[in-house]
Amino acid sequence: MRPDTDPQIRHLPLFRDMVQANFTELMTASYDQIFPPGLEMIRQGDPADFLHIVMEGSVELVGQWAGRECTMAVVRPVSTFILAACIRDAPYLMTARTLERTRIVLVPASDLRSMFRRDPEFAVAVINELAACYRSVVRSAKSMKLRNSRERVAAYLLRHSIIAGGAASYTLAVEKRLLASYLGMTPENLSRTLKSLESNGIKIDGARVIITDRAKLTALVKPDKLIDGLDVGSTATGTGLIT
Amino acid sequence: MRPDTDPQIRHLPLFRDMVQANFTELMTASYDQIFPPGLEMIRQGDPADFLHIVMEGSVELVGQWAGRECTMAVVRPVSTFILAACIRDAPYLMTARTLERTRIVLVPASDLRSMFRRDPEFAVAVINELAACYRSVVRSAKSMKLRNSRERVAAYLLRHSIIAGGAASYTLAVEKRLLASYLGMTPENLSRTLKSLESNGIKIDGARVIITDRAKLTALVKPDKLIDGLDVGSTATGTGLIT
DNA sequence: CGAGCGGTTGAGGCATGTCAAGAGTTGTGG
DNA sequence: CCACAACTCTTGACATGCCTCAACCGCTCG
Repeated sequence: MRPDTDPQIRHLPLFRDMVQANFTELMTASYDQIFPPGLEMIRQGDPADFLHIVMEGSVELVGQWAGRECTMAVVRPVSTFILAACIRDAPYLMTARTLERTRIVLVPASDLRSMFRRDPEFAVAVINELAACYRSVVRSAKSMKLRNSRERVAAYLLRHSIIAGGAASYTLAVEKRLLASYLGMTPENLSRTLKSLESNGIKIDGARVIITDRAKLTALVKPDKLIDGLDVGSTATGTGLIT
Repeated sequence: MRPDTDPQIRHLPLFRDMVQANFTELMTASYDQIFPPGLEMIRQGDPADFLHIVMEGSVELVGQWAGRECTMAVVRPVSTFILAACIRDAPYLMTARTLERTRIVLVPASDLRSMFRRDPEFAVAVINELAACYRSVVRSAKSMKLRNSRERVAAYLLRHSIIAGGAASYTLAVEKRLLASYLGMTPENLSRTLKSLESNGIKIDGARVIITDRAKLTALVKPDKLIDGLDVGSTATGTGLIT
């Protein structure tokens, strides 16, 4: 494990409050690995052997069925993913694939499970993390069922402008192809939708997003804390609604 | 609290392992209430004051946005719902509405939060419950994004035939109107889809479902543990993917 | 340089939603 | 006990959202 790795992990909400000796024990049992871009590091259905912590790079989580697949989330540093599978000692529900060269710390699931039985503060942190993850996915499910694709795209763009500090202009962090899959539509349809949104106060130039009329865009999106909000104190992690 | 209530709650995975005195304390602080049918007992956005445990009847959880709404889950006895909101002391993400006369035990969220800090076994149970809930919603999200409406309907019908003990014939537990909303489609579309599924080995007569060719139906559904499966040991609860 | 890939655009088709009407059922009040 | 209202479910006609297929552009990278 690199010397600079520990502190970054230690200050995550998930590990922040546990006893130092216990944290050290977990880290000692862990592995620090680097994966090349495009590598499938986890296949859905595999047994959950390790909690993954993204240190550098980014990871795509995809769901697969009947030869189809869709992006469920993108995880960025520093955050964890697939906590729930580790806890339940159950198969991963999603496939994980690096989007770029990515450094990951792997914490053995068995150590994790024994640890939250021994360290009450860690148990509470796990509870909070899981509750936050759960709520994020519920929000995501609401968005999918209550909004049409046009509204989802608009909501995504507005939300990320806010994340970018309310900037009137920012750059998309993911390929449009991937974004389309995440939003539950085809790349062609996303492309057309983006163009048509110019009449709703937002313009796209390549990967550049320019908000030309925030009020008009907001009127279309109708932002709602119960869909677009983030639980304070969550890693935003694991849920991966980071995309 | 009715004398027969305690044991039913006590044997839920969530409460099974905690210290008896602590369980009694939680129950003592709780309320036992009966609600008439069609009552909106929780409005989304309200502060999460109580963990709800359905003892009799059934409760619909719906998401709402911009005047639209859709059914996210139906909760049946004996199980809990809205655990995550209570834990995070955050607003409910869904509205809860009784489908019939329903008896509910209300556990104050504050007592819940202090309890899992004091009772390690309870903390572990909460962790397991939340992890199971989280996985259920992820499965649900995968189903929504990877399957079209026809496949979702077929999967639902096959799954519930299995839940009914592999019976070739069973009765729908919910109104078709509600089922349509749950599956993310309109009632009209569900009606047509059900009829068209006759060529795929399943026949519907009112609320009666008759599987005429299980192999053909299974071929369409392509059941997948990572979408249709249930985590063993979960209450199936809270997630409410019981619908 | 050329192959491969992401993105865009257009044409056309299927899936799904919308609107409207009517049958059957349930619940309620006179 | 009946009549009516309200509701679910179904069916048809129609509109539209979204996908599929295909072609093309531009960029990147071997």
